[in-house]
Amino acid sequence: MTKAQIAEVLSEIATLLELKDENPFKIRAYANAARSIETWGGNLADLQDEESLAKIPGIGKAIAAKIKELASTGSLKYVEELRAEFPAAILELFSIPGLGAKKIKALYEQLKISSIEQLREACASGRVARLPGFGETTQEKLCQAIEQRSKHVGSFQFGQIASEAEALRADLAAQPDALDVDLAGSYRRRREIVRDVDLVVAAKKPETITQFFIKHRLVESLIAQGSTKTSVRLRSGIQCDLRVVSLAEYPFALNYFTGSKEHNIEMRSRALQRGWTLNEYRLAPAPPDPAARKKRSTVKIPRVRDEAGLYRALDLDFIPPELRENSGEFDAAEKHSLPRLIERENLRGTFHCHTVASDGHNTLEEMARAAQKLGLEYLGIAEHSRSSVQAHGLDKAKLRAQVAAIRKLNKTFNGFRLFAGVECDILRDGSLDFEDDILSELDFAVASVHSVFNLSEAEMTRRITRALENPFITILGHPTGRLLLKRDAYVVDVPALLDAAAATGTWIELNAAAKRLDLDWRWWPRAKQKGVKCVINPDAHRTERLQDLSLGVGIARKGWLTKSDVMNCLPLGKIEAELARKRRAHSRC
DNA sequence: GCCGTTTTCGGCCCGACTGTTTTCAGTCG
Repeated sequence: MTKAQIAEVLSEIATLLELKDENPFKIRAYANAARSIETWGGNLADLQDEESLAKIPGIGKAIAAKIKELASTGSLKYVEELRAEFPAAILELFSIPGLGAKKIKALYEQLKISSIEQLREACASGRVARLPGFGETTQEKLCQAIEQRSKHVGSFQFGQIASEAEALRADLAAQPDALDVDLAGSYRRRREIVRDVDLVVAAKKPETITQFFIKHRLVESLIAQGSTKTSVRLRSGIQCDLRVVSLAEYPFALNYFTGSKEHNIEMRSRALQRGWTLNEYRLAPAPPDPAARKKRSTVKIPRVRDEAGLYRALDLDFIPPELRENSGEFDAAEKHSLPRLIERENLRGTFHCHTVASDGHNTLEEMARAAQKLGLEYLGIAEHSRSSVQAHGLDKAKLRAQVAAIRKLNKTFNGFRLFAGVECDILRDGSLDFEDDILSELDFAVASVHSVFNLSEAEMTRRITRALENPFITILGHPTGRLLLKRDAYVVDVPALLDAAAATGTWIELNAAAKRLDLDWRWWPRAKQKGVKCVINPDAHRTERLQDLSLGVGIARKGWLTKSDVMNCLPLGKIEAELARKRRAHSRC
């Protein structure tokens, strides 16, 4: 049993105790212990020794004994007994926004509701509104929440399924019969939300590839199987389509299945202009059009060996998949003015990461080590500020202590640097959670909205622009606050934010966390036009999540950004100068 | 259930918001 699994059991105990209306402090003790175990640096063997266990903060005698039982036997009598008191599906009700333990308990005890489906039925029949403490509005909101949920069934965040998709690609590529393999579809275009995974394989013997595919460990069930197309459901729940074609057909199939649909329509129309038809297998001479007055001028069909060759045939530069949304890429490709898009290797460092000091799971040292391992030259630490109590926001004293720790640690590095910052809450009125005196002691500051999301557009815009006027704010964090498939962005005038960022020299974050990818790629061409600089930050709460930088790079590419548009492509020496310059330039205002 | 102590009990994070109430409970971040 891993540390994470043990932590999960402790969290489940906390939830079940909540349902039992237990002492809130006891509940919190289990929740704290779960977090404590997860962030604890020791190894699993020590978890079987109660004495060393109790030395971990947040873990006393009682919980130590339970962890020991879990670690040594793999199960825990206490949690089994708690689980037996409720139907298993009841825990899924916690995923409905607006429902907490108290309401779930009332629904269960008074209406015998213990699943989302039962809740939907009870709302539809009006029984929920008649319950004490509930009402028509609550019932209506629950209905909407359930509907919203079902609307998203079948949609996935890119980051949720990326490792599964890449594993499949790699395993197929390793097959001796596979001549070429790639992921296509919205995944290849790096859309933030994908509904399926498309794989295109070139092979001489399609049946061996198909057989390997349907027996793959990540495949949960078979949906359909034919000679060139096979559909399965993967373990994550997403549908995955495999298409096997010949080597000659491969570039056409890859292009066709990458899309977008709008991009494909333009491709086919360009082919028609040249007297050809384009489909997923080939370019062919267009059949004569009886309606056309004069015969189309036909040009000899060039030989196409790869995707770049297909674009060349249509007098276009190669269009990177991320740009294939028919939003200006054809014009640029024709005029040879497509940008040279940013690549992951261009990133030299990053900002906005958390450690155990607030709600992160790793120490400063661990985060620094992980960043160096990824080849980064610098890492900015930005813990939550005091108002974000739920995220263990730091007060002034704790922040100053962390700054001191960072300065000390920096002396031990060679060619690497930690930057001391903060993720400072933007309060309701646009004032900041920290005064200038402490902000001025830091290397940088991220300003973010974490509360009061329902202001009017004008109020929210004013609130954020006011924060950007502070010269010590370097970066606007996750500018629209959206959580993909979960929470919409708050209403805010993004162009006005871009103007404010341009005027104050504030960098706009492209938050690379899988659930955010905020600011959205659709805004970046406009930001670039206004001269606003981007900074790609993982908002990592644990070392592994530094990897999310590549998700951010995908979105930056989709937003037509180059390495000169992204501040953290600057090497250490230059970024230090830029951080200092931002403050100097605007302190004079 | 944990922790610290003026040490074996008493305190433990809190403000905003919403909807259901008619002064507050529940949820969220």
